[in-house]
Amino acid sequence: MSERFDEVVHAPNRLRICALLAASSSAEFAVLRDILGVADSVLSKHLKVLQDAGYLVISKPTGRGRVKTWVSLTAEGRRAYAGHVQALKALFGEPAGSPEAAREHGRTR
Amino acid sequence: MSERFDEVVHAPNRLRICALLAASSSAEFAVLRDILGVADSVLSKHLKVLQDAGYLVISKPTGRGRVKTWVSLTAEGRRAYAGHVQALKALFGEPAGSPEAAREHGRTR
DNA sequence: CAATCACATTCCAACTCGGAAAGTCAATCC
DNA sequence: GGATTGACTTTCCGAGTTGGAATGTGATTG
Repeated sequence: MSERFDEVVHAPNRLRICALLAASSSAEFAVLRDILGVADSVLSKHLKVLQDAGYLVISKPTGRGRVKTWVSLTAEGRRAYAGHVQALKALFGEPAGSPEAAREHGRTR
Repeated sequence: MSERFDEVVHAPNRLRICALLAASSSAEFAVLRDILGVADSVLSKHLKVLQDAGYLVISKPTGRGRVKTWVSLTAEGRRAYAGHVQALKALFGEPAGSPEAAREHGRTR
């Protein structure tokens, strides 16, 4: 089970992007930009990083009207994100499986 | 309830440091350095950042023998860490309260 | 065909990270 | 008691990252 801490995913804005995409399958560029509250260039660059890592695909459906950009995670991107989340939960002291055992131990072994 | 995403805490190595300290109340410099696998200078600088933020205290018990450095989170540090963890869980889609609902939805609604 | 829209790139300034080297300072050693 | 050592702390650097603004690009619209 991939439980890898992924620096590419960890960066604040990229973590938010991944979280959003993991929950909605795909989103529009402008929407993402507004939610994150960053400039076009900033979102564009983060998307490129994720894309270069093979974590997301960018599509520009060339239908009627202006070309809007849509992005969504690839299977690999979902795995990387899920793995990162697992790694973080493991860090937080959550056994990933049971909702139990997350209580304050207070004492170290 | 503070559910703040904290950049100071978010940095990979600092997040690890906080997680360790949150679970063990206090740790020795050398131990932390070995667990993180970084150079003395690197740990020293991260601790300083956390200290400057008021998140941890550094004590050098001047008893018998060499002076060893011990660090531990302050109440504020614990709050910041806990708050950050909550912010992340909220991002991941966990209601923060119930241990439920943390199951893979797989499908988006 | 000149605007405009929706991004993508480039250009920058400001950080941040990490390791190596040098600096501190108290505790030992000779 | 001055040299040495241990345990960090600072400083010095080189390499990257981040974000916004300016600029570029290609398709569309007036």
